[in-house]
Parts: sequence; structure tokens; C-alpha cells
Amino acid sequence: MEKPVLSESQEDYLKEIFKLREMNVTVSMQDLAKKLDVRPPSVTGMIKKLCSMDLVEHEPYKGVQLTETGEKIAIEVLRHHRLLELYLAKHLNYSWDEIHDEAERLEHVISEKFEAAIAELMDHPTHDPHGDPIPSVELEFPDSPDLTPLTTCKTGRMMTIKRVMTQDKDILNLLTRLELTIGNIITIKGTESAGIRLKVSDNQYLIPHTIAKLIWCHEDN
Amino acid sequence: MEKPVLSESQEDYLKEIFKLREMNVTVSMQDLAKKLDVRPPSVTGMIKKLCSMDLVEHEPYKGVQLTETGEKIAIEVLRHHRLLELYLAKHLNYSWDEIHDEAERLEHVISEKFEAAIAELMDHPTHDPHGDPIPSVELEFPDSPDLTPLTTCKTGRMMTIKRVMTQDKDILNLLTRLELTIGNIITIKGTESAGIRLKVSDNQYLIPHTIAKLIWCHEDN
DNA sequence: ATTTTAAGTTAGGTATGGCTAAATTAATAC
DNA sequence: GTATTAATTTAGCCATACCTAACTTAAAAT
Ligand SMILES: [Mn+2]
Ligand SMILES: [Mn+2]
Ligand SMILES: [Mn+2]
Ligand SMILES: [Mn+2]
Repeated sequence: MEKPVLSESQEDYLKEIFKLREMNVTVSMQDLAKKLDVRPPSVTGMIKKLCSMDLVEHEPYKGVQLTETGEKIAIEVLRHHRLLELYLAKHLNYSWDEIHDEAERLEHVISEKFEAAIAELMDHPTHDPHGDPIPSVELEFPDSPDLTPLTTCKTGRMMTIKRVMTQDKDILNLLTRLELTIGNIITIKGTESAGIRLKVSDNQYLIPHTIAKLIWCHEDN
Repeated sequence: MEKPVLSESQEDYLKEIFKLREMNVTVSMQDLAKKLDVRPPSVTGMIKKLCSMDLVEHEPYKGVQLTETGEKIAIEVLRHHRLLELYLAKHLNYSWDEIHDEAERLEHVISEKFEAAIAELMDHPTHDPHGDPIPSVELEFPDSPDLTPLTTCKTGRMMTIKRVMTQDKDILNLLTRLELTIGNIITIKGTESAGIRLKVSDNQYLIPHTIAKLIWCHEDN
């Protein structure tokens, strides 16, 4: 099983399959089409090709799965992406709503040397600016503590924001203004029908469920 | 004349035309084919397209020229390339024989934000690690003093190496070993049929003409 | 058990950017 | 001036990665 040279599209397909698999049990063609912003027939076609390259397995009408080789490549791309995001934020003064798009293009183009250089420079970080885990050079994920989405946090608890599950610029921008950023500490005031009421610094907000469910926290020690 | 969105190939064509124009009076299809590592018919085809986009002008069997818009884009790509080369060398510890290939791919992919960030970080540099001039944001070239190729330097003179006109890894590597790098001072010992005899630091070498003609110098103070 | 709907696939088409082989044009040599 | 050679273009192909429209399969609803 040698590592073939893949196109940018193919790398994105593999990466997206990997990310979807983390959430759903099964990855449908439609899910992929939506995430990759292409029409379903294009997905069918590409999956066929990736199948023939032994990078994915596909039971028609069932779902797609990565092979071992496919998964390795997916994780490599993910590592590029997340290292780049952190690098852009830490060394080139990007804000966290600007890093994703740039990393999405750069991830396919940087060499292993570039990857190693920025990893070294940042002292082999384990998490990117959204709190997403960065796989190691050996493609292993750091073990992270159990996180709870804001929607299911218990009233009265103090929690630290550990991960924000979106790349949407507007949401990220909003969260910055509300000081709901990685590492910040919040106190849950209560769950209401419209959302979660919480306190950050000296301010109190009601965060709509749609946004709250993107924010994952860890209970403070 | 609006700036169209160009493919990576198209950007490379424009950049290469610009660079060739700096050397030759006229840019032939063959020159381009050689530089871009493509067969002549591909060049004809692409030039036709760039023509229809008003980025180049082409008199069949005569030569190619950039239009004003085409030249602007070419210089922008060149700026990306050279800023990147310097950035890789200065901030990611690349040696000067490693920077070109990486920059060749990155140049098409970085955003204006990225460009601005690294330019700022390096305090708006005017020359890359090969001594090539870096155009400003306004796309103007820094004025540089008259340089002489090593092949025509006068015996006895002390000169500073200011520019090395190649991206060939083996040559660059060789020059590093010989301490013939940008900024270093040499003394011309004489011209022989096989090459130029010169002194760097405490060593004396005979540099073959093929290599000597790539090294451009400036007479010391 | 049929019908309806949603998901996925097939067929056939487009644009891009390459290629080879053959034809044409221009330049050079005799 | 004609013949040779070199440069360029034309014609016709190929692969990639998309697309729409039409068809098929599976699942859900009545
Ligand atoms: Mn991508
Ligand atoms: Mn991220
Ligand atoms: Mn390039
Ligand atoms: Mn350079």
C-alpha cells in the first residue's frame, strides 16, 4: 500500500470523510456533497475513483468508509490544516475567523519540510485555535478530556471553553465579541427555552441553542 | 481592465514571460515552453487564451509581450514568490536551495493578507535570498546599483556578491560550500580560459565560466 | 401492497490544461 | 531561387473534476 500522489480535491474528500465519520456513524454521499459543496453525482464519481485506489470502501446505498491508507492520508491533511491554522494565528496575526479559508488552500501545497518547520517552531502543539486536536507526526491524536456541549452543561457550574465546533466567520466573530473564546471561563446561569444563560467576565448573555451547541466545555478543576 | 481570476498555470505563464523579457528582447514560444516545462503546442494554446483575456499580445512567429494588466499580475506573482522565498529562509530556516520549489507552489495560494503579514514582519524587504529584487506593494522595483557578472569583473578588484541568477539546487549548494553567497566579498585574481580565479575568505578558487556568469557583483564602496 | 419520496447512480456534457503527430511558416544555406 | 532546417501552429486526443437530466433503488407512508 504505497502512498499515491493525490489531487487537492481527493485530499479534501478524504479529509471530509474522516471528519464526518467522527460525528455520524455512517457517511452518506449527500453529507459529502454538502460539505464539499458539489453535486451528488460528482461525489459518486470521485468515490468510485477513490475506491479503485483503495483509499475508501463503498457499499452502494450504504455509506463510505476510509481504508487504513485513506485514513492515514486524511489525518495527514488534517494535521497540515490545523498546524497551519495555529501558525497563522500565532505568527501572522490572523484572527480565528480568518484562519480556516487560508489553511484550506495551503494544506495541499506545503511540503513535509514546511510542516515540520512550523510544528517545531510552535513546539509541537496539540490543539488549534478552535480547540480542534492536532494529530502528531505519527498521526496519533492527543487524548483530550471529556467535553460537554454548552447545551447540556449544568446550572451553576463554572466551565472552561475548550472547543468551538464551527468555521463560520460570522459566528466566530460574534463569539469573539462576547468573549466566548478558547480558554475563557464561564458560569452557567440556567437553561431557558430560547437558549443558555451564562456569565463571562462581568457580562451575562443568553446564548441561542444553535450557537450554544457548538461550544464545548470542560468542568473547572 | 478588471483583474480576472487566473489559474496557477496562467499565473506562471505571465510570470515567466516577465522574467524572460528582462533578459531577452523578445520572448519566443520555445523559451516559454522550456521554462514552463511544457511542449510548444501547449504554449500556443495558452497564449491564445491569455491573448483573448488581454493579458498578453502576440504577433504569430514574432513573440509574446505582456499588456499592462498582464504585467501587473506578473509582478504581483513575482512579489509573492520572492517574499515567500525570503520568509522561508528567515523564519522557517530553509536554505537558499530549498526555497524556490516551495515558493513556486505557495505563490498562487496565499492571500493578500498573508502577503501583507509576511512583508510587514520582514519590514518590507527589497531583495530575496538570491538577491532578486522584490517589487513593492505598489508593484515598483527597488532601484539597485549597477551589477557586473563575475565573468566581466576586472582583475584585482574587490567585489561584493549581490545576486545569483539561478534556482538550480546543485549550483546553489555548491556556492554555499564555496562561501560564494550574497553579501560575501571576493577578490578577482584573474580571468583564465577555464574560468575566473578569485579569493573568498582565505580560499582561492577557479570558478568555471558557466557558473561565474550567474554571479553578479557590485564594486566595493 | 401500493404509492410517494428521498437518496444514489448513470449517461452524457463542459472547461481546463496538458499531449503527439502533422502541417505550415520563416529563416538560413547553398 | 531552391532546399533545408527550425520554429510555430493546427488538428485531434486524453485526464481531471465538475455539471444537469434522467433513471434506479431503497425507505417510509398510507
Ligand atoms: Mn482543502
Ligand atoms: Mn480548526
Ligand atoms: Mn508557480
Ligand atoms: Mn529568488
